[in-house]
Formats: sequence, C-alpha cells, structure tokens
Amino acid sequence: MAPFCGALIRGKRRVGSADRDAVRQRAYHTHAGALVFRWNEAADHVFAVCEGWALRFIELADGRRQNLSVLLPGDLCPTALFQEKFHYSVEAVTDVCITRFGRDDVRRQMLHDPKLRETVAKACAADQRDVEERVVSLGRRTAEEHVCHLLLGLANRLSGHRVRADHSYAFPLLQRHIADLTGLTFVHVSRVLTELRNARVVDVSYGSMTIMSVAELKEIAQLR
Amino acid sequence: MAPFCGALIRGKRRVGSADRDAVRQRAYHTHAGALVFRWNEAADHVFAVCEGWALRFIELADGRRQNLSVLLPGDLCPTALFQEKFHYSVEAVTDVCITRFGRDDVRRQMLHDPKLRETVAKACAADQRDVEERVVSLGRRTAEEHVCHLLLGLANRLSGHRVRADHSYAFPLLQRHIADLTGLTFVHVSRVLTELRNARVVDVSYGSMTIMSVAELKEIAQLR
DNA sequence: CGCGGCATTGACCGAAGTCAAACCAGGTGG
DNA sequence: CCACCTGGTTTGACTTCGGTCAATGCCGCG
Repeated sequence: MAPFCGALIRGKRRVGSADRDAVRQRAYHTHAGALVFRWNEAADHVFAVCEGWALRFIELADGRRQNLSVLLPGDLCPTALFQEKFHYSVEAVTDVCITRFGRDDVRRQMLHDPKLRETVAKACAADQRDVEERVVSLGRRTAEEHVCHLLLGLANRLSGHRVRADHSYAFPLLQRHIADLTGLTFVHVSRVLTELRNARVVDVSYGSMTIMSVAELKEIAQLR
Repeated sequence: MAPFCGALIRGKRRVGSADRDAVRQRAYHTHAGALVFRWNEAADHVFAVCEGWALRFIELADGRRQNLSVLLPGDLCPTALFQEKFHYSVEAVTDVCITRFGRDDVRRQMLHDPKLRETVAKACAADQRDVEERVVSLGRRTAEEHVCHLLLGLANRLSGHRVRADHSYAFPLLQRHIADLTGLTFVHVSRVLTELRNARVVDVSYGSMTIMSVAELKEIAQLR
C-alpha cells in the first residue's frame, strides 16, 4: 500500500487555506494489543497508520479468528469510502499512531484532486491484490510455502521492494499473529519457523526477521 | 454485487446525447470453459457480466488453482479502475455475455455522476467483503462449514437475499469449481455434498441446488 | 455401442491439529 | 541479587481432517 497521509496533506496544501473543502485530519495513539476500531462500528472515517503495526481481522462467534492483512506505517484503510460499517476489526500489534480523515471530506477532496484519486486507487489495488494472494496461499499453498510467502511480502513492503539478505528488519508479529494470518495454529507456526531457521532460509525471532537466503525464500514462496 | 450495466446506461442517458463523455460499451459472448480474460492482460476495460456464470481465479506455476469469486449476472469487475494489469484470470463456467466499458470513459463519467460513484462503491465494498469472507472460510472453517457458507452466499445472491427452502436454483458449478473455491479436492467436495444431501440440508446435483433446511444451512455456515 | 467427462466410494496416507509438558526471557517485588 | 511469575516459544506423543490413488458408476453423445 502507498503512503497516504502525505498525499492528503499535499492535496490540502495545493488547494490552499481559502478552500472550505480542506480535509480535516486528527491523529491519535493506541497502545499495543488494543482495538483500534471494532467490527460493526460506523465507518465514517478513512484511517491511515502513521507509526507502528496493526492487524485487520475477523472473528467467528466461537472465537476462531482470521487476520486479513498487516497494516504498516503509511497504509490506508479506505473501506469507509465504500461502505457504511466496518466488516472487520483492527488491532494494534505495537503501540500505533493513527490518522483519521472524515469520509465526506475525503470524498469531496477526491473530486477535484486527481493526485489523491490516484493515491486511493493505488491503495485499493494493493489491498485487493494482497488479500487475494492470501486467498491463494490459504487455499493452495502448504504451511511452509504460506509462511515464506507472508514473510517475503512483508520484507518487500518493509524495504521498499529492495530486500537485502542478512539484514535485520524489526518484526513485532508474534507466532500467534502469524498463525491467524496463515490459518495455522501457533504450534505449527513454531515448527515451520524453526525449520526455516535451521535450513538457513530466514530467521524470525526476538522481534526481528533476518533473511538468510533471498533466493531460497522466493523459491519456496512461489512468488508469482 | 450490484447490477451494473443498468447504472452505467442510466448514467449515459441522464447526460444526454450531446455529451462527448458518454460511456461507450460493447457486449460480447464467450462459450462455457473459455477464458474471458487472462492474468497479466492490460486492464483498460471495466467488465460486467450480463448473462451466465464466471469465475475469477489465480493459478500457481505448477498448476495449483484457486478461484477467488463467482461472477453472476449483474456483477462488475472494477479492477481496471484501480490498476493497469489484471492479477487474475476469468473463466466462463456457462456460456456468458460480457459487457465492457472503456476505463477512461467510466472514470470521466464518475466525476459528474454521483449515482454511478455510488454504484461502483457498492460493488467494490461487496467484492471486498466477499473475498474477505472467503479468507475467513479458508483459514478457519472446516470443509463442511466452508461449503455451506459458499452455497448459502450464492443462494442469497441468486434469490436477492430472499432464500426459499425447497426451491430449485439453477447451479452450473461443477464439483471441481467448488473445490477450487474452497481450497479442497473435488473428491472431498463430493463427500461433503453427499453428506449434506443425506442429512437433508442441501442438495446440489444435476446443475441445480435445492436447500432443504435454510436454518440448518445457516447454522453450519456460521453466517455472521 | 463405446467413449469421455463427471460423480461416488473405499483403502490408505500424511500434513497439520491437539494436548501437555518443558523451556526461556523479561519484569517485579522481596 | 535472586526468586517468582507471566507470556511467548519449543518439543514430543498422539489424533484427525482432508488428500491421494484407484476402481466403479453414471449419463449424454457421437
């Protein structure tokens, strides 16, 4: 997903201070583990993550949980532009800083700001591709492939698509978060991660991720 | 997803024949089993299904395949509005009639047609919810639950959310299509479907689906 | 009549789940 | 400085859901 705050702020500046249509924004902080917003809340704001990691997720009546996607700094939740209520919840993984923009403000602004339209379109496209890749992984990849695919995808986003081997990326996801992303149990995630570590492919531990062999990781992940 | 052709045509009429911005559309037919369009093709048109059933899918290098969603008459593929290339392919399940609209025409039209914006937004929202429900099913539901959830979702769409018991809906999906939607094998889909038939919950056979017990189906599907 | 595509059934297998114990690290309080 | 607690991770023994392979049935069609 594309950095968003920037685009909206830029849009605002371009329009100038005389414009009543300016996009109002408000930033706020939440601590690790807390819900940023909850399923079924009115979706009257577009959200963007400024700092920290968060997870979009859905849970069933009996507590089974599925994480839909990882939100990194710069990521946008444009859902409010399309529907009245959220069909998912968002949980802070680390302490996070969130910016929110009034839905109607953003809509109005989009009408005369092609740049902003472009940004939102890019974000939507990235979102859709990402979640549909997740569908493929869940449906047709093995546990090992799925985990590798997830890690590689995150490494790409963290590094601006310039993944380096033997570089250590901050990685706050716990094994249960990975489990709920991949549809596995945390026990099995642990097994897979230790395997990958022993095979010198990638090492996820102590809050960081180090890719030892980019080639092998790509190979296993079957990145298309 | 919402009926689309109608909205665009309506939009066109409202603007009047003098308007150079009118949305051009072209309909064409494809026969069952053929590809409507292919992964990696330039996404310069917005597509809508007028007649017949189609499947959006992705396949891996080794042939493993995952269906992303079922396209029914009235459904829209707005992907072209957001990105340059398709990241998925579309296959006709039955003979289908497809309408396509130039991407730039639609974009232009959207700028001064709030009704059209609304329609597209609704379609995007429905798309996103649908595929994210699929993620939940793939990750956290059992085979039986997943199949029931899929069937109930389709029944809802086919009946305009007024599902009736003991009514027979035309249902052209083969077991292998259902398998590629649910991440199962067609052998296991067969087992699940025969179970559901014997349990008098739902009967899928000979190109039609009959729900025997809506309550039980909902129960198993855990529709939220 | 024979063929091809789809569905069904059975025997067996294996990837991932379950349950439970042990381990490890950081944080707190005596 | 250490003892203890808590939450995350690792490991092992065993189970299970769904996959694999293969045979059989079924039906429409040339």
